[in-house]
Amino acid sequence: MSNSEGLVPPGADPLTCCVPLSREPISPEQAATVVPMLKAIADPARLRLLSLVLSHEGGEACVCDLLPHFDLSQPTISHHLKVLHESGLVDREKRGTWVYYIARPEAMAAMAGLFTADTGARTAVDA
Amino acid sequence: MSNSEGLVPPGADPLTCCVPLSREPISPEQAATVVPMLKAIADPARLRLLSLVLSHEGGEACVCDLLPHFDLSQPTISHHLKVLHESGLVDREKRGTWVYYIARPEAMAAMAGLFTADTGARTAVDA
DNA sequence: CGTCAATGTTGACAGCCGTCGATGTGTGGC
DNA sequence: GCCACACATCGACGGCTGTCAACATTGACG
Repeated sequence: MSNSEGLVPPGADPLTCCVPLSREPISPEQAATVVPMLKAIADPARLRLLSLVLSHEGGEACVCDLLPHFDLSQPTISHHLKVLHESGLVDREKRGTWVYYIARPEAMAAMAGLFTADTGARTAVDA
Repeated sequence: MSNSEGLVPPGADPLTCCVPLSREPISPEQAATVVPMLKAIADPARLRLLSLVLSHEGGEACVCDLLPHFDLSQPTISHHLKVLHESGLVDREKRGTWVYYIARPEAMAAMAGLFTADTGARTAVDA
C-alpha cells in the first residue's frame, strides 16, 4: 500500500480539520486529510462492517462476531478492517485470542460535521 | 461504466433509506444504495468540487467557475461532475452556453444522517 | 451561415482496489 | 510441548478508476 494515498497524511488531524463543506471551499490539503476516511466507508463491505461495530453492544465487536454476516473470506474481512482502522474510523484492541474493533465517536462526529447545513444549528463537535 | 456499480440501483431511494449507522446494522441493500454517494465524494477532486458548489453563491456554480481551481483537464472535471450528478449529490441545469451544478440539500442531509450519534441530539436536518 | 466559446463524449492507458488461497503469528488448553 | 483456534500477512489476479488527447455537440453572435 503506497504511502501517498489511503493513509492519512502524517501530522494532519482529520478530526479537527472538518469544517462543513458548505461554509467555505475545502482546501486541497484538508481534502487529502478527509478523503481516506471517506474512501474507507465508500465500500459496501466496509460500510456494513462499520455499522455492525457501531450498532453492536458497547460500540465494539470482535472479528468472530462480524465474519458470519458476510460471504467474504476471513482474509478479506481482515483487510477491510485494517483499512477502517488505518483511516482512523475504528480502534483495535486485542483481548486474549480475540481482537475487538471499536468505533471512534470523534471520527463519526467529524464525518457528520462535513455535511451539516451550516445554517444556525451545529453539531456538538466544532470547538 | 457498468451498471452494477457506481450508479444508484433503480427504484431505491438513497435519501429515505438513511438511518444512522449506529442505530442498527445497515442491510446489504441499503449499503448498496448509499455507497455510490460515498464513492462520489471519496475523491479529492470531487470532494473539492462539491464543496466549491456548496459554498458558492446560491449553492450553485457553472463549470467555468470551477475549472480555474484545478490543475486537471476540462474533460476530467467534466467526468467528475458527471459522477457527482449520477450519484444524486448535485443537479444539472443548462442556461444558455453554461451548465450550472447545484448541490442537493436532501442528499447532504442524508449523508449527515448516516453519522448522527443517535443518542438524543440530532442534526438540524432530519425533517 | 460561419465561427467561436463552453461543455460533454470517446477511446486508451496506467495504477489502484477487492478478492482469494496459502501461509505466518500469537494465544489458550490439554 | 503440542495442537487447535483466532486473526494477520503475503502474493497474485481481474476489474474498476482517474487521467488525458482528440473529437463531437450545443448555443451565442456577428
